[in-house]
Amino acid sequence: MNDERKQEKISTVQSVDVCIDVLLDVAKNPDCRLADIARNIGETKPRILRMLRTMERRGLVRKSSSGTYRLGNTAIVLGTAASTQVDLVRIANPILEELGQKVNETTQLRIIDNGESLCIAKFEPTRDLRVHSMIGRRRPLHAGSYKVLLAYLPPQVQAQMIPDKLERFTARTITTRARLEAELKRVREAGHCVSRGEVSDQLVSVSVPVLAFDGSVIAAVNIAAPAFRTQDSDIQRYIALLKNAARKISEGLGW
Amino acid sequence: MNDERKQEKISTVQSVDVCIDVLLDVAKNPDCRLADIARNIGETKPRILRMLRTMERRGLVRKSSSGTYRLGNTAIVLGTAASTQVDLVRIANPILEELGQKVNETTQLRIIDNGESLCIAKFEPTRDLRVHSMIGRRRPLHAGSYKVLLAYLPPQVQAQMIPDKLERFTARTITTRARLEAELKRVREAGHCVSRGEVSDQLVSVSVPVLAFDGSVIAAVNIAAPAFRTQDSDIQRYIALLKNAARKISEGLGW
DNA sequence: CGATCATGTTACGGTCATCGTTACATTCCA
DNA sequence: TGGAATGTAACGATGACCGTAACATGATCG
Repeated sequence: MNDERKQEKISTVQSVDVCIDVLLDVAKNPDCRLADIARNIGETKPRILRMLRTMERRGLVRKSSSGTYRLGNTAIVLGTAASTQVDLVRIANPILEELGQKVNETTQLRIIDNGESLCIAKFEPTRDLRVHSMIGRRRPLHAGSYKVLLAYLPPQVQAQMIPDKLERFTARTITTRARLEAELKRVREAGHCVSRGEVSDQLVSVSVPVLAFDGSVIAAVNIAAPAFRTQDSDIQRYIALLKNAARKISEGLGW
Repeated sequence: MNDERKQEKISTVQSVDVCIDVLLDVAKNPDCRLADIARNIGETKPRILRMLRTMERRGLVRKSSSGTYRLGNTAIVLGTAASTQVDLVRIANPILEELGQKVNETTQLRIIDNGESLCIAKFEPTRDLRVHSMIGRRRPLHAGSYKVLLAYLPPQVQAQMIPDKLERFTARTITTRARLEAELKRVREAGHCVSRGEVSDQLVSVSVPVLAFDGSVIAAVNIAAPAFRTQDSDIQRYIALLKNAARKISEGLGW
């Protein structure tokens, strides 16, 4: 039935796989109904019903009286435990906060996940106008300063990570492979990446790589700010602060 | 084989159930090994291996190079999404923080889950000596101020929620049913509960119920502080502030 | 106000995914 | 160096799980 869920050689558990699909779908679409979920992931309703019931019993999801589903308390508990168990996040959090307080702008930690950049930690300052950020939000790798994540990859890996069609977000988005590769080369040499309105017109974002012991990139720290209050001098300052933060994270990880 | 996992009537998915067991076990025991997990939940190693591999592929767990398992990035993403989807937690968080800032002590939100009290939200002040708190931590219902959660239950539900043997933690722990029921009556009449060293000798904890639209108790807010700096006058102040916070949470939930 | 659709749910029998067994390779201690 | 633990692979038997079909309920139409 589900034809495209190829498992190659190593054996896994199909039901668990579908169950994760369900969980992620509920996470993405709060207050979704059984039929929506079944449609979204292409399974039958009885199957999804059984899964939801199993998860509801364990508090992973909650069913409202109107029949819609949300994540439940157990998911909160799991997530909290996870933030203390994932070294990268545990180490980065206080550093992101300190950095964000200092510049009074939003800071993020992003990794490559499934060909996209994924936000796994963040800090937002308490000022009225600030860049909104959300853990779990995904962005393409070719646009914005997160492209530092690409810049240090081995050439062939990098090549296969870049899709043929580069989606355009603004007039400044890089949409050809050639220009992207040239930009990546520049980023690699500079050790940082500045994006001015590549993803969203009024936003500036500055990223710096977090290096593993072997020099490979495991994450990117970045500062995101509204363009109107971000001068070139600010950007220079941000770069220096980001490099410092990235170094601290690397050290915190024991390297 | 697993004889005691009775499903009554409604049908669920056994593999998913075991998978949740695995997840919770990894959450509780970071850096556990395959054999530990299999032993803890009483399943065979190959089965657990298949589950872990499935979850690892999806980022729910991570396997370290030394072969130990931890929760992974996807768990963080799920948990973050859950905190925004569970109304109670979303509403309570800023209120807990405001309250905690004001009294400069630790605040918590607890619910009844599986016959225990479960912390699902918290705030800790930034002072050197403070009560430590952790989301996901469970405590028995009979000791400490969390017993407000019991106080408003229908008598027969309350009765079956109280175990026959009440574990003793300190000299002040209530360990007989009769005394506990008398105390619960008093709590119900007062509308709050103060625990002085019932769970831990040097701690004072004050709890107040969060009421649903129908007057039933859905959670408890509490302030926990070291006994030496908590005078009777502080406690009176805490009670008033907690009642205010509890009311705000109830209202925030739309009641 | 029926008709039509979409929903959630139950029942059930067939089948294939899943499971445990067995076996093996590796690592870790003693 | 051996014995015990580990993680992993292969495989065949079986029963858990799946999909189909059918139904109840409630919307949303005309």
